[in-house]
Amino acid sequence: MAGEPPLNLGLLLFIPYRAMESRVFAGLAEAGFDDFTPAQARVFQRIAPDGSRLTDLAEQAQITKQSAGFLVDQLERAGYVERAPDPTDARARLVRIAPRGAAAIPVAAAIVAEVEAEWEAHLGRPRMAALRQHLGRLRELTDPYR
Amino acid sequence: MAGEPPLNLGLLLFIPYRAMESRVFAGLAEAGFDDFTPAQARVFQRIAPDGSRLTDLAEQAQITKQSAGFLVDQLERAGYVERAPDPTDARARLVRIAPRGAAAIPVAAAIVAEVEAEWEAHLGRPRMAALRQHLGRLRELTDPYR
DNA sequence: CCAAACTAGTCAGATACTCTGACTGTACCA
DNA sequence: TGGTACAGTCAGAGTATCTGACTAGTTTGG
Repeated sequence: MAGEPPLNLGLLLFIPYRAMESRVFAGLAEAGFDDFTPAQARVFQRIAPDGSRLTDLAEQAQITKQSAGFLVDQLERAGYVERAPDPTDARARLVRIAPRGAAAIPVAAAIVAEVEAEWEAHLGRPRMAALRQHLGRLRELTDPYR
Repeated sequence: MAGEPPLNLGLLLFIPYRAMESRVFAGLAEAGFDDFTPAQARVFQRIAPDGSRLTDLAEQAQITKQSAGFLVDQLERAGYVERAPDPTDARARLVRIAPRGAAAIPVAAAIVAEVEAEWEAHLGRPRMAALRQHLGRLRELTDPYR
């Protein structure tokens, strides 16, 4: 009668996150984008439209700049990103999305939309909207990068 | 005027998850539980009260049983878990929480409660309850293990 | 205008994590 | 009782991550 024990909220967040990531990763692989890893994708998805500095990517992904550099090297070799000098600072280089990376984005977006549609069908539209809204507000507390 | 772009729901889930994990990890380290890693903790928190089989832990954490064995070995060496034969199946052994692991649990729970209280103060009680409820329902779709 | 302090990124080396494949031993089933 | 399935381990390899030390460009305070 007590129903489910109130599962740790962290785990409650993690489970659907993991489900989403797995679906997107599998779908991209199926579409031919199978030459990158989840760790690389976690950096890739944080690249700003007009390019990001390595240090910023590292900060946002909460890894060291060395790790970020390692992952960006691989993304670069696979053709997903390219590096260009930052015109405003000769020390820095901008990591930008390369053609192969740009091609992957709509594929990923479509899978995200599909998963979100399934979730919305299960929860109902208003609850899904509430979920998204509350998570967005939580970001004010938990995301130092915006 | 357009406000924030609607951030990828996966990332929206990941950001608070990561925040929660970091807080708990840091708090445990401060309390003297500094001899384990996040990867070990992700396995540890899935151990059932009466013990779990290695294969089940691996499945729930979505890693191979070899990886799970590797992490449990370390948790065992650090005194967080112990292994006992499974009386119902001589092939299997039950991974159980050892005294040091049991001591860490209330500390972790207190930090989780603290973070949840902060989140609730920010969102308001009804929204926090809705968030928890919707995430719980999402689990029906995204968690094969319950 | 220049020396000190700071910042962007890389190099080198170590450790942690995860995987695939092959194997042992036990359980279950027809 | 023989075959198949399952629990777990062993061995080896690749991936991801870190700390510390370094180079080079930028900013700042006198």
